[in-house]
Amino acid sequence: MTVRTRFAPSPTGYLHIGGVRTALFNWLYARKHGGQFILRIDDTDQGRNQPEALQPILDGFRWLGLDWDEGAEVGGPHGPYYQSEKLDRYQEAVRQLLDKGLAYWDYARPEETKAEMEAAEKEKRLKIYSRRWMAETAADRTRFEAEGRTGSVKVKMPREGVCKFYDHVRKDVEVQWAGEQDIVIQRSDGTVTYNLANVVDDYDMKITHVIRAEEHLSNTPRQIFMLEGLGYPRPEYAHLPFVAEPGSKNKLSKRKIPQYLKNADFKKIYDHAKAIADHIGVPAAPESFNPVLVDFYKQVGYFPAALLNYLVLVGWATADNREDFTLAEMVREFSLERVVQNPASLDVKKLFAFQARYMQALAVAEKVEQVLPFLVRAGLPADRDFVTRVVEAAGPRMTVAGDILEYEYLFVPDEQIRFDAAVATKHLAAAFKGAASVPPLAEVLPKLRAAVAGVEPFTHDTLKIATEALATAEGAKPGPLSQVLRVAATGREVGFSAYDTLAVLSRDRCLARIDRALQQLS
RNA sequence: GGCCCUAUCGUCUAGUGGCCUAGGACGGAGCCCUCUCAAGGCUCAAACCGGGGUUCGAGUCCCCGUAGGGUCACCA
Repeated sequence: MTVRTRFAPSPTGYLHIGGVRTALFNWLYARKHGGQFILRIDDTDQGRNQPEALQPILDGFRWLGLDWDEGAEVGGPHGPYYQSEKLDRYQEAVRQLLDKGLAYWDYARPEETKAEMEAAEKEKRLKIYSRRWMAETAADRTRFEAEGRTGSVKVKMPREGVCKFYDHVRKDVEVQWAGEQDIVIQRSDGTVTYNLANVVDDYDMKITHVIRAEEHLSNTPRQIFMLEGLGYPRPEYAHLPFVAEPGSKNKLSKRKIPQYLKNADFKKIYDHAKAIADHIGVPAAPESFNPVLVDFYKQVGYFPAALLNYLVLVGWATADNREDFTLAEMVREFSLERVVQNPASLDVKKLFAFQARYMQALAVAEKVEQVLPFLVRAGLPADRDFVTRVVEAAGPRMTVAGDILEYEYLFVPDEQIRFDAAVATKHLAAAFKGAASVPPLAEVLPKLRAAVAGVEPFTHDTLKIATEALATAEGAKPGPLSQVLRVAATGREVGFSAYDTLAVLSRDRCLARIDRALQQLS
């Protein structure tokens, strides 16, 4: 029997990073066993779902390279893959359950159910429905309806015995049937609820392995009850520990996003990305642009491989505790048996470290390809040769592709560079530290210009030699002196080597920029 | 509150009774390198939740606490 796994997102508009972790494990398991991965859309709750809310989720999966064999947009032999299109099918299943006496029409009003539950709560009893408004016969139904009540269908859970099942992560699980509530499977408006639809879909789509987050562990007995009632085979289960909030064990939630931003590490990663987003005009509202959402990483130039590599280690590890995996290696190594049992909190700094490794592993030409679109989006000239020189000089300084925008000052027209004489003077003072006196900037900068102007070729090494020669002649330190050059040519005091900076800029642009600084001094 | 789950450095984890003086990674600290910023090299700090058992021996098995979490919807 071929392995078939699935991931079933609700179209909420955002692809949640915890969901991706779950999807990844499903995908990995299917790929490892030569099976199929299905992407089904859980849109039973019509009110909450909007069609355009699906696209970002699909885009996210495509970006990550988690392809699906059947499901949304690609179709397949076991469709439809949208729950909203299967109402008749679900209602048929509800009828079957009703016919077998495993479900019943219930006429409790919401406030009556609520009152029962509250009473149970107060008396510290099990919260189990009394079945007081259960209609056992057609006559009961007519009578309740005459009272103006509308019926829903509830599943009639056993009130004794135990439900046993094996879980690849939890191992043997046993729960008392008596603790299981009669849940609604068909609402009074005729639509069905998640648990029913889920069971029917898993059967229709021939899902063999249900791999999902641990919060669904408690749904499992009632689903088993339904599927057995319907005569479906039982799939295998694996309940993954959930992905927790940064620095806590609470389940990660999109709603608490503003709160997560108070976490220092989270904030740091957010701020770094936001600077890039601002450059390229991506709206950076915390509700839509946030480290718990996949799109956040996509927007600023993280790599899918890095994200996936980080994610596979959230709740899973090999015996040798190895960390670097390509997707193919993950497929080879993955096993449900090595999924850990305890929740893991999201560590975005560690993710960042993975991204740094992946970026550093790229050849210059590959980095250039990654980086080009960001320059274009920022409205900067994206000349491949020039970008190559910048990327080469930047060395290991870039982590995400959007980091190229750190070097915006190399791409903008010379007139846009704002020279800061005070900062230049600071470095000048450092250059002459220990000397009898510090000559004025207006005197040193022309000398620096002259030293650098005729250098041939105009490269890191020759520029360095020229600067050092001048430093020796003037009794100054060459290092800080090069900083003066940097400030004059870029308006900034940080970046890769000052000599490389000048060389990348080329002679003409350097001299033009220094001349502008000189003008400002006089 | 009932039911269920979990418990090793700040974080992710390795560990399946002796190889543990508890290992790795991220993060942190220090030093080196150095024109700034990174990167790199070296070094350091940092954990078995508590209590009882079982055993010659327990991070590892059992029990009880404690803590955290999940779930108890006409959400998914």
